[in-house]
Amino acid sequence: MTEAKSPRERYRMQMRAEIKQHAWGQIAAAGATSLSLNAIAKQVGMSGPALYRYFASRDELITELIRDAYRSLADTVRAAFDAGADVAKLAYTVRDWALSDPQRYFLVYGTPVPGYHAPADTTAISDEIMTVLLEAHGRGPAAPADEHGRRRGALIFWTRVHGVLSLELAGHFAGMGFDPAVLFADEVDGLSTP
Amino acid sequence: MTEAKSPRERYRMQMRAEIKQHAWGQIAAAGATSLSLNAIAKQVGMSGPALYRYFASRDELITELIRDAYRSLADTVRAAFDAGADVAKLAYTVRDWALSDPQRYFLVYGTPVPGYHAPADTTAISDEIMTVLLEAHGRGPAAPADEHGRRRGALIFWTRVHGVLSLELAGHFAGMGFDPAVLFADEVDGLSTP
DNA sequence: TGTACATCAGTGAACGCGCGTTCACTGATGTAC
DNA sequence: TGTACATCAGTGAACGCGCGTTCACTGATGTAC
Repeated sequence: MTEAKSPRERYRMQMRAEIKQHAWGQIAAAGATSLSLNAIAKQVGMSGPALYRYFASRDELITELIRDAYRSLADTVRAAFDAGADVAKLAYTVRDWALSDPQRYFLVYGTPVPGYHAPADTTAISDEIMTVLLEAHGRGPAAPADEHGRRRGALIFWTRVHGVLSLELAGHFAGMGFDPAVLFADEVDGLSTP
Repeated sequence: MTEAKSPRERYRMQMRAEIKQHAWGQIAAAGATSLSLNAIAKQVGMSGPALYRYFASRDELITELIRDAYRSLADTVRAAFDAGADVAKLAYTVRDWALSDPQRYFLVYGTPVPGYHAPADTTAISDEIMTVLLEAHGRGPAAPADEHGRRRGALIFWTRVHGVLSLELAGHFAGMGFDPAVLFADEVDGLSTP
């Protein structure tokens, strides 16, 4: 139940969303490091300084994008699990999410910027994702009985999915003469019985 | 057998090496995207334009760093294999190489820059690495007899090692209360019998 | 061994650019009586 | 319903900065006779 918003506040949120949308467009086109406030302003149709009505700084905007990316993945994975997805199906869910916007995936799981530390709430969302993975590894016939086994399963799931996925998204399989989807399927098949 | 070099040429190569060394220092400190020619020049003790005696542009310098990184990894892996390393030992070799300079690892296997395409010779070095992995998967008691099986083994080796390694280097295991080295060992143990 | 010339490393000034961010201000929209 | 005031979105000018890169030039080092 969202509370009633004044027209001004509604407009404000709409504007923030539009700015973010163009930010994502720029990230998709040239990566997160070359994201420019002035360029976004031009796309939105405002002058540069006007953006400061909506975001305190470039860093705050990027941090919010990272938060949204985590949020989106967590919600996607949670929804799939709640709909009954097993471990393999979850892997494909993550893959679809990543393929739909590779640079968003890399914003979260890509090259870290030395010195940058994610705010506490994003690590909380990251924990949410881990929780779903843990629950998924406690379900089904081959599920380990002990907590330790489930935890190991969830971690291995995570690292294997990330490994094959990030290499694919980064183009490292290009020209090697096989379908990345098949390799992914191979790897996912081994997940239920590691 | 390296051919004789004139003093000038020797000095030139020495200077190029020194420039690269400072470039790596900057990359380690702040990532590859914030690498600045002028800043390097200052560290080397020259004016900015002087660098253009040694590298035609910033892009050429970065491309050469990428080439060197690939070269270094390929040589390291090849040396380990020639010294008799099995698949598990190769995994640890890659890990040591990555840990010794995480940003160098990410320069090669990290977030891709949209639109950037690696020159042909770096993909050739990448093939060298793959070749060593293939040979390693043709050796030992558990080695698959057929080419297809070896190829799959080598690919899975690559994606799994990269998966656990890149998440560790990016700090995604921080605060999760376990030793990344143990998780790596877990994953490596499963490699010989996938 | 000495001289004349070519090669090349490095400098300082300059260009043009885009960046993030601040500031004082205008004008429209909402609120209170 | 109308008026007085407060709130807030957006503008344009400006600041300071660092970037990659070019250019004409100086001075040292190497080469040829």
